[in-house]
Amino acid sequence: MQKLKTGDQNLVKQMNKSIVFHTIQKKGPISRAQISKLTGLNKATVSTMVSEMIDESFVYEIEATQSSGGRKPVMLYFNNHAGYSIGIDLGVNYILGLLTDLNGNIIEEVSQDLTTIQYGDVKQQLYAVIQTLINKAPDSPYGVIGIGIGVPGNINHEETIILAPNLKWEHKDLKTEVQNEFYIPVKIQNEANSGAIGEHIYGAGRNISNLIYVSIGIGIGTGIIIQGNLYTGTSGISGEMGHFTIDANGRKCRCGNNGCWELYASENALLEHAKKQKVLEETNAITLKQLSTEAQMGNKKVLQVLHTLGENIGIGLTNIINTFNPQMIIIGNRLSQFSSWISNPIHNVLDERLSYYHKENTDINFSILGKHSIALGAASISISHFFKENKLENE
Amino acid sequence: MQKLKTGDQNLVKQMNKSIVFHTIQKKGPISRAQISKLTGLNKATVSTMVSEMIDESFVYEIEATQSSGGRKPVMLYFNNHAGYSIGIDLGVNYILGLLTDLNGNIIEEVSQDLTTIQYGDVKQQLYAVIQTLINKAPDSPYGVIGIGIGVPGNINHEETIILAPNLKWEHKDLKTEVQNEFYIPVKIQNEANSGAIGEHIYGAGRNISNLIYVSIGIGIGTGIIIQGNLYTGTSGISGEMGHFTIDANGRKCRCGNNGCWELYASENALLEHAKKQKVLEETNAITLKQLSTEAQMGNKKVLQVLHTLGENIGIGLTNIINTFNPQMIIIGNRLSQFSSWISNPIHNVLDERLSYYHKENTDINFSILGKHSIALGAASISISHFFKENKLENE
DNA sequence: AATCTTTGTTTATCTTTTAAACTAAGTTTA
DNA sequence: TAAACTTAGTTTAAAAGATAAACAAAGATT
Repeated sequence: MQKLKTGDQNLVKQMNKSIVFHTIQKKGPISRAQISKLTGLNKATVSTMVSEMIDESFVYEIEATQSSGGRKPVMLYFNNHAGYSIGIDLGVNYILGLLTDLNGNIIEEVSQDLTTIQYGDVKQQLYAVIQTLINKAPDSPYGVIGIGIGVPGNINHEETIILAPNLKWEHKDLKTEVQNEFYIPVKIQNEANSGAIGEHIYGAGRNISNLIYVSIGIGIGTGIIIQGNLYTGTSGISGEMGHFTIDANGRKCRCGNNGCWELYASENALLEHAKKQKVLEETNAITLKQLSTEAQMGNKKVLQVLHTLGENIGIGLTNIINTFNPQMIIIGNRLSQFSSWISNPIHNVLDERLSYYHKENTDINFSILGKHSIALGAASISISHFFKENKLENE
Repeated sequence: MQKLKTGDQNLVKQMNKSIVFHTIQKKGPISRAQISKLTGLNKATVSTMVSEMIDESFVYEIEATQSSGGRKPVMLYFNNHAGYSIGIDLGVNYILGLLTDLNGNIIEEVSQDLTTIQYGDVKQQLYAVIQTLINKAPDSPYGVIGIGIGVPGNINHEETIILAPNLKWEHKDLKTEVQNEFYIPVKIQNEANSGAIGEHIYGAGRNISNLIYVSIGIGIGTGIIIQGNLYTGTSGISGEMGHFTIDANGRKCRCGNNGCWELYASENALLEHAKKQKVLEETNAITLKQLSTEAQMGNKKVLQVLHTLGENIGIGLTNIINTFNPQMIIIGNRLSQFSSWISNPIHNVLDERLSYYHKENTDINFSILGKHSIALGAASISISHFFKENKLENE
């Protein structure tokens, strides 16, 4: 039996304070009276919580300009400049860093190419990016409240990098190292999971409690949001859906399995297929950029290759929908730029393969945060951690 | 923003009472003092809760026979005979009904063949089974506290049967009908989900918070337990993993998809394959029972067919593990009887296809409740509902 | 000017948890 | 065998927090 958390007055207060806080954050500007009506909490309770949060700089008030037939309400605002968060998208050949306010608005953006994947070198570049962002953070009551990092690899529950195949890293405790460098709380999460959270909090999946984020880049990673929470599995490595078999007799994947989905529906798959089909004159080095340009110009062979890609993506999405019955699927990362050409084949495959109920009830969307989804997700993990520490959010 | 539940004294009390109750249920016989030490709740708090539960007949006390150097403790016992639950496994050609105590111990078992799938007729037989079980229930403070029914079909969140393909039922509100007949709370759940809960509460998956139950019968259904709770998806129809594609170019399934897992790894698949391979003299009507007998006698062809079945099951399990990173997978329903012949091929496939971390950390088990898992799961859903109503369990 | 409305605070009450004191009932020690 | 020690469980007083009701503040309406 797991040790269950007992209840006391403290817990009650934290729950209610968190409710009042989120109401102000999401519905503000709003008056104390409105919060009381909306949440069912007593006016006195709301007043107590609010004055605490004003003392803590999380909330400020501005008198309303007009009344509705009685005393003018005092409007409450979430102070999204009480502190700032840093979100890092650590890619295989780039680092993208964002400084955001507590609402996830981007204040500064720093981007660098990575010329090496050597751990020590990457770490130094990472430190430089973080230091730049810290220097740009405006003065605020809480300063830089955390650093979130999205990494393309498997992260366990202790936030150690177990394996990042494309970076060739194994067992790196980056969290502790960065923390010791800057003395700011660090959160590390898998790239697809970060993207999922980014889209869930700020993007296409706001207010959607069951969603699957499908990151289609060099490979395919997925982030699972269930009942509003990230699901990371027993040891932190769920969501390896890029490696489910869609062709039991297909060719060997580097993961050990055969006929993995990402062999048919990823950036690598697209480029290989394009090369094989000789879609361009010089077949030696095709890039995504070239394919995008050619597609826009109506290159038939390129369109055909993209069509096939879309169909293959659709096959995998069918599996995801049958498994999770999610409210929404969000396709992100680099291949989402081809949305206008792959959307139709995806939907055709789904129409053909899904049962009636699933067809009706699943939204297929493309990322709306684009290249920022991972870094924003990472930043938001840190913000959420900060709020929990300050008892404004529950576990 | 979803309306969040506010906290008050009532909530705190319910949380703590539930903790004390579960401690007695799982660790009993146990004294008040021990509960206090174990849970961290004050002795006075524990005493208050306990005397309430004694008044409510959920707990009784017996003085201990010996002390440990001081006043003798009074030992507290969960009164598993405070009421009884009914669990029904409504199959395609049978009804299995169980009467259990509040600990899931089977008190009575009733089993009937179904000769028709006509809704009205099945309902009458179901009523007869339930009435028999009600009549056999011993006298108790709460009587029969609920009826749980596991059905082979899609159930939505309102517990309406949306579609039960093998029974050819659509949109049946069986819950309300049974409730109006017996005036006892009724809970309806999908067959695989019931099985998952059964194994999670009473079977191979006790104390395992992330597990996938794979019901391999005529088709394949799955039940998903995540963070200790059943996950049923946005509209209640998650877990259709029998219909994920393992061969994109495979043959058409009745669900509309191509190359579904259950076309290769279910009872139907096994029987067809056996027929094709002519494993028996008379090829016309092979049964599971015959295959079992022949396998025991060492029939090479049968063993080969079972070997292939195991491999195909393994392919699907690889997908499940890559997706969920569960702590345990439990294989149940009729095909689990072949465990001794399919276990090795399953493990071989997993060893070959899974990455190192998943191999190390995922337990593959066969159902230990056997033919009772669905009915026991259904009974336990009702028990859990009853406890929630009585504030002994949290939502 | 009097009355009505709406907002927000103050006050007294209620519930529940907790620490500390206390009673109960045993064992160990001198 | 009596005194000291242990352990179990109850009683009591205090503290925290939510709430309803009364109240004060500040506007609109009649």
